Amino acid sequence: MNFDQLKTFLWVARLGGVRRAAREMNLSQPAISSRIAALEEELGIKLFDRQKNGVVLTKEGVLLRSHAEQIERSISQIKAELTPSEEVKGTLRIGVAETIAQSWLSEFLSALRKRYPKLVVELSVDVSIHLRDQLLSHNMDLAFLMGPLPEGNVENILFPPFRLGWFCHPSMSHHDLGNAPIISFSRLSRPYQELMSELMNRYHEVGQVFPSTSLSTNFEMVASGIGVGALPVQLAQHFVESKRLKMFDPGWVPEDLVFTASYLNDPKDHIVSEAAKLALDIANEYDQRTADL
Amino acid sequence: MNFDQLKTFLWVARLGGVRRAAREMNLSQPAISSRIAALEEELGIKLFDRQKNGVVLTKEGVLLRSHAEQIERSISQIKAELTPSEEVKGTLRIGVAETIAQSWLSEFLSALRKRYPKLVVELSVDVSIHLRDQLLSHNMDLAFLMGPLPEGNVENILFPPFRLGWFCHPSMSHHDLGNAPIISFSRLSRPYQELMSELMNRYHEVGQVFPSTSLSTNFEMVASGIGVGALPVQLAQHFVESKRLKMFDPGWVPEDLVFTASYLNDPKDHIVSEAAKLALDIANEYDQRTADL
DNA sequence: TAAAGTGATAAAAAAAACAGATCACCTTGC
DNA sequence: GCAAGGTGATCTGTTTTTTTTATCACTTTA
Repeated sequence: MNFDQLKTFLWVARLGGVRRAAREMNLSQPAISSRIAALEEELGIKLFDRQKNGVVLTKEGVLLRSHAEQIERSISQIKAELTPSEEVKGTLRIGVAETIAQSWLSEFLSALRKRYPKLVVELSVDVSIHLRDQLLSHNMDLAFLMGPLPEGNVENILFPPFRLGWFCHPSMSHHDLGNAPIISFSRLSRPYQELMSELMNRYHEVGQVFPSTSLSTNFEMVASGIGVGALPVQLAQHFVESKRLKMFDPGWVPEDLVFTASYLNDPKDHIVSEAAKLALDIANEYDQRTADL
Repeated sequence: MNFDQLKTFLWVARLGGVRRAAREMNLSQPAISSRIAALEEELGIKLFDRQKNGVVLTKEGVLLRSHAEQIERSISQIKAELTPSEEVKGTLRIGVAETIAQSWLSEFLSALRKRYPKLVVELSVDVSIHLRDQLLSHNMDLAFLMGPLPEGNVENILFPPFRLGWFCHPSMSHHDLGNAPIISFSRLSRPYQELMSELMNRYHEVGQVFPSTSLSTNFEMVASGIGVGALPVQLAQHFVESKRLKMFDPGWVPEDLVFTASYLNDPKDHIVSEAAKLALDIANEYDQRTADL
């Protein structure tokens, strides 16, 4: 019996299939089969019932699962306690929503690199819905997205919220504002949904709305006078300072944007939760610094 | 990190040396070195300080030791809970004192074989002092010897005691008894020591004493009229029945012989303590059956 | 009924682990 | 003082283990 076998056993149990575990662990399916077979051989019992559509734990398998998870926790704790952070190796796959990417992400990455110099970071910037999918399908270890995710096996750490404000080109008159198209977040995002329903409630019609998946494009479009938009005030700051945007108040702004650090809390490494905590520190710092905007 | 590495780490820590651990684990010294090196490499810390005369744990090593022992216990528990006893494989090295060998050993072995059919048993019969050495040097897993062993890391389970009685050839007269040589246990045994000191106390001299390491030889010598001897009454039973021995009472008999099942309680398998428990059952049964002799 | 899913299996290839020989160093015994 | 026996580290070739590739037999889904 070795740790690879137990880890494999746990993944097969969790995902309910040999091939699924193989994909998760980046191994071939026969490798997984063989590890499970060796484990069953050594213990002299069947751990899984093979069914047409995957496998399910036998009652002995259920018993083993709790022990194996205990051992997995022990090992994870050993690494957390004993490995000095400068020596932590491996890859951390982080997904980031664009608002985060444009606010404190770079600070976070350098803090992370400072603490874990040997850690390889795989970064992807995408809309929250895609980040969620990637996270739940185990293709991502940690995501900074509009949360929290309600799934039971997901740990959510709330960041300080981003306030939204309406912005337009500095030369726009009050009359212009009423007729201007609205530049918005992606159709997939929560603020877009909220915006649409609010407009329907208030005016029983919506004018032109241009959704875009790219936050920076939104800023550029608003700054070039194409339309108006509800954007995070912290990020608008330097546009306002350079007189490329001005803020206005139509009497209503969408809700604050709430972002979370979200990660699966089933197996995985201690490093993920540590990175999330670090991100919270950085985000709090950023929030303090920009609190008076 | 794998279990072999942790197990190796524990043995090196326990024995305080790479070569010692290699002997214990039946592996070459480079194999041990390489496992430790891999573990230190993975964790990014030194686990041992290499000294002129072996190795000692660093403070990180001490930390790892407790975790590793926890994991070792978990694995041992898994095997105990999950492996059906008919499937238990491996080798159990048992050492037995001769008195046990001639009383209930065969019953024990068949009961053991019935419960663990695939278990290989390595048996050696020797005097208790040698059994103790073998046990403490990890060359034996379980010993039935004159105990208990006072060492802190030894578990002792007491068997019902063997009563001793004086036996001689049936034709011997009272006068013969006084002058007859005394057939005794091995010089290395506790009863021999006791016998000698008692004789000195009572008669301020000792006659001829023939110690022998072989209990059955003792019986044969007494039965052939060479001398008299204090022997376990249970074992003398069928000699008495066949009129080859008779019991007599000189007014004093040595203390009961107390045997124990003794085993190291540091690492090793759950199977050892199970076998010891089984032996106790068998010994109790034997004691009941021979209680009225 | 074709396409994509499931796990098992055999043979070949890749990777890991191992033993043997040797080195440098230290302690012990004569 | 010096040989004998102890310590761990390291290099090299071999053995053993593990993994992949290519299948098969079967089931579910479209």
